Amino acid sequence: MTRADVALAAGTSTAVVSYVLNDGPRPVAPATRRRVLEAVAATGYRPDSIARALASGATRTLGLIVPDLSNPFFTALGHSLEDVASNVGLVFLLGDSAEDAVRQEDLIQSFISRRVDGLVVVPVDEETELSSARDAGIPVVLLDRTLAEPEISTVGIDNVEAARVATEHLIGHGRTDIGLVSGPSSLVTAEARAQGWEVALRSAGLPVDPRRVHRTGFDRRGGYLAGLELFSSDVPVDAVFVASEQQAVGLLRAAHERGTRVPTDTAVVAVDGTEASEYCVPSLSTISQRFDELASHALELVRVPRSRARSIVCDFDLVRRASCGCTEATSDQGGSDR
Amino acid sequence: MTRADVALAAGTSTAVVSYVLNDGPRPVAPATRRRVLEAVAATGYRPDSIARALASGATRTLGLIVPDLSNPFFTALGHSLEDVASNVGLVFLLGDSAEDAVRQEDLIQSFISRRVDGLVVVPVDEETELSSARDAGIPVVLLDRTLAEPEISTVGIDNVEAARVATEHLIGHGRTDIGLVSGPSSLVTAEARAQGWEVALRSAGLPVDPRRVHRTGFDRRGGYLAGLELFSSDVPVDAVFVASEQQAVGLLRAAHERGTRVPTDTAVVAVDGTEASEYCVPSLSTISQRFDELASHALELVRVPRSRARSIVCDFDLVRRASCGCTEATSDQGGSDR
DNA sequence: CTGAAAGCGCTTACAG
DNA sequence: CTGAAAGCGCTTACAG
Repeated sequence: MTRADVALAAGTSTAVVSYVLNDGPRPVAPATRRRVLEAVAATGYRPDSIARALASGATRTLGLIVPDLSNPFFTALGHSLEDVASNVGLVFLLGDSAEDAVRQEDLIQSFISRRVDGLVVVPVDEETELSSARDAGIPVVLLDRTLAEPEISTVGIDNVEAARVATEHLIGHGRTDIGLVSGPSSLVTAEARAQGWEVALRSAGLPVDPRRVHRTGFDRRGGYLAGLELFSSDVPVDAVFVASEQQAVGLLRAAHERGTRVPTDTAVVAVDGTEASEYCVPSLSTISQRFDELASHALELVRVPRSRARSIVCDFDLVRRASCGCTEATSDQGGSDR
Repeated sequence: MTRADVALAAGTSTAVVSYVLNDGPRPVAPATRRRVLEAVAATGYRPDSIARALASGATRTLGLIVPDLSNPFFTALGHSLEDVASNVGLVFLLGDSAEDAVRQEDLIQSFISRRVDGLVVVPVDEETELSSARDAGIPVVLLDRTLAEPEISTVGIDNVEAARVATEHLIGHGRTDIGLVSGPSSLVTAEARAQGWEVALRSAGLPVDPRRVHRTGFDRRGGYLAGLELFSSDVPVDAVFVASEQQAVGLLRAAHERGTRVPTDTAVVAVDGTEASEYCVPSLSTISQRFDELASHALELVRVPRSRARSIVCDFDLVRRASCGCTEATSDQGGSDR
């Protein structure tokens, strides 16, 4: 079943079949169009997008590379991206770099050779090499994490500000000995969130004590280990700003094991806003990112390539739940003030 | 930069370039091979897989369709699948059907027209129509959930047995009033797990009380709502078998809100084995699925199409943690007995 | 408004 | 062991 069969059945040429199927680039007489449409229906013809891609140069396929598919934050991003993309007939090739730069490079090469129309990547580190994509003329947009190099379009939140707001909220609860759990310093996101925490403390005249700072992996285990240390340390900690939700989940577990009550003993605010935060025990107060907005902007940047790189900064929302002390832990229905 | 350029630089024909790049189907003299390899390196040539796909008929691309990308269970599956696939140079096109049959059908059509070499799908329901893929000659394998129709290859665990083992474990802890939280009856997985729960109760001579049965959505909210009802009901419940980990997370939260202590008042065992179970409060005892095994088998079935449909049943492991009473809630290090 | 034909970048019988 | 050439199923100037 190819385009030739349809043309034959419609008594026309393959060119005309293309014109009606693609709505252009040439006009087609209404009667002819109808015959073609009927022939398509009658033959059950399906266009071959591989052939189409070879001839037209566009695959209508994008590449998505995330550092870890088992991290709900990246998954939430993927969920939204897939949703927006499907609305415009675009599909994502999926890549999980496993936080490994080599693996990431392989994926990029693989996607380039598969001729993706664009690349959305959450890079594993600041050193990520994207020049091969640029050379191939493939638009790239960075999500969540950025690179040292400013030549690439970027979508994300203002991480310094997000961390500042979160920390300030803890200060508003009367907390003074506020710890920090953030990610590896190779990630600008982790750096910026650490910075925001510091800014908030300093402008409130509160101590910035390195003994309350823990930089670990951006995952549950990292947060868990940090929590164990934090909650068995001599240095008092009556609140913690945690730079990611996965880490917060681990930290909450450590608190439970150590007998530290959240928020009574130690209040917690995190960043991300995945569904997990709503069902934590206690429910997690968090800086909620607007996944759909991030996804829409990323898709827009990758679809209409600009001459110059653009950076889009999305808003975020502080969602007050139990872990900071805003709602009763046991009566909290998991709702938010969004 | 095309194959012709490389051929020119190597002083040979495009056919020979293909032969060396593909290691066949014709032999190439060592000296010629070297010249070609050098030319490839010198020109920085990258094969165009779209052209390759059109000529060869194989895209080296698979389609993956899951009902919900924000469900960590499907994500864990995706993670493993992507990993195994990448080892053999295969890539996945990603589809999130959002538990919607129409959306799922669109994805299938889209993937077929993109000429995927195979389809791995976690179907939204038993009625899922896969005939178009079969007509197109595309191998399909069902993961986790199965269909009424047995004509399609399947990979999963023995859900009746998994539920039976989990429930029996609760019985072993001396529990007698054991409730059930399972998924929608349109899913055979949910049905089978409900059945296993019943089998265990009956063979222990324990009551199968419909008032302790809750069938809800396979997500956190479903489990949460079921938990609220379960824990405020007049019917005593000293244990619950929960058919999915997402539901268990919601149920744990409901228990927390209702002041029900887990496992003291009510013991809990779930099914799935995602990383989330390890960091729950209390940590969740669960039937852990072997994601890598499931993924390997699925990939194998989809890569080497059989004449007849095959069903592969993978083993599972009962991971004993705090929620069933096996380990102390506060001293549990999140380990397992795997 | 329509059609014959070149071309997209590969693969692979076929002939040598 | 090597090469000229047909073909994969589309798109799209170009000519009419």
